[in-house]
Amino acid sequence: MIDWQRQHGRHGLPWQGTRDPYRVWLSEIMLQQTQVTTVLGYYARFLERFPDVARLAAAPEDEVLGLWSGLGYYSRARNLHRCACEVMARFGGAFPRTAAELATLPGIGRSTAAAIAAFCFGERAAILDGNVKRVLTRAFGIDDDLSEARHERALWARAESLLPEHDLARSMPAYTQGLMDLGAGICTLRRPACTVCPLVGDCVAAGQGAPARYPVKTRRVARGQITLWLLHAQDEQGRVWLQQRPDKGIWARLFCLPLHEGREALTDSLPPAARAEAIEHAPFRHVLTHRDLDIHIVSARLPGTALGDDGRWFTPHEWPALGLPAPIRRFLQAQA
DNA sequence: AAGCCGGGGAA
DNA sequence: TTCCCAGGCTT
Repeated sequence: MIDWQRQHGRHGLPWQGTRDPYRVWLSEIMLQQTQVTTVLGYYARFLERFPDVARLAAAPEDEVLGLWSGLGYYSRARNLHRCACEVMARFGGAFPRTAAELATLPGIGRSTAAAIAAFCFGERAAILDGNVKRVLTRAFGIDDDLSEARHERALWARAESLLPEHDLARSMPAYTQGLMDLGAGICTLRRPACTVCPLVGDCVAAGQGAPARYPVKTRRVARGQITLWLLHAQDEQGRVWLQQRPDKGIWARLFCLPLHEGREALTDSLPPAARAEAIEHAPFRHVLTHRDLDIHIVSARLPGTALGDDGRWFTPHEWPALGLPAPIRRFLQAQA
């Protein structure tokens, strides 16, 4: 695995070629449930604005959410900021150097802690992400249902048992990166490239000629659907009213158009004059992993007085910097 | 142990 | 359409 990574693995990604835990940590958080190509642009913008953990900790959370806007799973951004603050307060601005200590920080779980510790400090710690689960279940022909916790635990134990034992400062980064590269580029979900895989001779799944059988996961969550009614209020100066979402639930603490239960609730919130001239846009669907959002937006012209106490009017110059859900940002951009 | 959390790429 | 991606937190 190590030799293969050095010869055939990825080496040019922006978060490689450094052992700066800040840069590695930032990449690991962004890459949670998010593909490399999606992360690249965000990572560059983020690093430019926040070159080190002190600058990130000193920033207001709203600005962090603004730069995260569109990347999804916004609890990552809130935890990222909290984590930066804790690194400053608890560790004097230097990330702790063990996986166990890293895992005490918000947003850093077992796998992410191991990745940072392995890449930056050569610690003998195992990652177990989607890529690694696929590689290991195929290589060893493990067809246990990974939606059962005991099987997941067993896979962790397997991952631990495979770690390099020598020259850890050099071997752990290459080994860990090799697992990721293999899963991302060779041992892919569909149509894995077994002919060029360094493990093919030892791979149970390849021997069976059915690598796509693995991993086995039975638990599936039925996707729900909800309908959202959003008020696109503009004042005479072309400002738009945005308010912050509550602390819990979807889009927590992001800025959003005022949300209503239905068309009636929305129009009832308008003064009669604005109600008559309101424009209802064609609804559009925003698809998340576990939910379809059918989004209805009503535009209305209102006087520039406050619509509530948890938001305010934002100029077209101001709102692009806010943390906004992707479909709301797209809508506002389309209006401009 | 189970549910929840966004968005996008790929097939 | 469907699946899942360098997962973690809350209940």
